[in-house]
Amino acid sequence: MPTRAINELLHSLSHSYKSALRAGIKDQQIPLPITHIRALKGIHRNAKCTAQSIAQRMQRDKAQITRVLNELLEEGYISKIANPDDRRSQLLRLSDKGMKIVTQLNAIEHKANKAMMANLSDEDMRAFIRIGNTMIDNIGTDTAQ
Amino acid sequence: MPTRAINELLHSLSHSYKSALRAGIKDQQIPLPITHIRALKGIHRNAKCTAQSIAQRMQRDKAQITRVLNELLEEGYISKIANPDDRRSQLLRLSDKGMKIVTQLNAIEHKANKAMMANLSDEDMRAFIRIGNTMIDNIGTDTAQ
DNA sequence: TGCATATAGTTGATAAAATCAACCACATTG
DNA sequence: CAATGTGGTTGATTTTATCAACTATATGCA
Repeated sequence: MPTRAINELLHSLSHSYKSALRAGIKDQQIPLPITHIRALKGIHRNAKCTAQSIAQRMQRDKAQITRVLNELLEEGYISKIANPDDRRSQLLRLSDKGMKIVTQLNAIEHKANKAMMANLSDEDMRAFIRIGNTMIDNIGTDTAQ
Repeated sequence: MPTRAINELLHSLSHSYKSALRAGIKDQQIPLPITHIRALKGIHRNAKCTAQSIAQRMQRDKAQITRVLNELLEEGYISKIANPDDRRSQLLRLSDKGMKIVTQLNAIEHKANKAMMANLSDEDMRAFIRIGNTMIDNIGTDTAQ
């Protein structure tokens, strides 16, 4: 069982994938750094998304997230609305402009995913996802932020 | 076929793995940042390793690599020796101190790998590696270390 | 109720990592 | 030899992330 290969694999895999996305993002002319993009995606996914939940999901310092969100806000990609359930926090929403980016991103991802999955069966893909998730759980000991 | 999950999976996976390594590195008291460590590993792997080749392999700016190497040099982890084939460049070598770190790193990786693979069958592992490698080939854009 | 403690978010200071442009020394080509 | 390319270094700067301190609100409990 090639235990040595696993780390190489993970590193190459995530690196290659990121490169592919970056390339797509570049030639789609999306003028945002990766962290911002991930934040947009996070906001899109979660209807009830707050700065805190983004920070957790991205496992980044919340101060950093505040700054990222403020930049997104200034440039009109998102808006903050009062959270009816908790007056300390605000819910994050995509603007049309933000939504447009997310749509583009989905297309880029979809394309990268498809490329990556070329000549792999559904069965293989499912296996890969299952095994990968198991691995994540195994390491599990998350140092939440 | 859950094409949506794949990107998240890759991201989480590499993030978790990195966290685990970082944790190992921390409690082994290895006093070096990740980039330096990756450079050491690169030097170890390549007998004929130069600053340039490290920069390419790690896809980082060569100025940054120069700085990393100089720090490693100052602290005695590596040495630079004249390159007989090209007097502009120098070959990089691990010192005993550097070699010791690499040995420790291998142990940490090995441990992280084992943790990650707990309760996965050999068959699953092999499948994962096979599928992952296929994916890398599919994207193909480059090789990372 | 009111106090203690926790949580969401922000800000300022700072560190760490990366990039760019300019440069030197040597290499390669013709 | 000149012209141009490449490996490496340096200084200035930008980007990204972290920590600590703080405000405002929330929550749990005596």
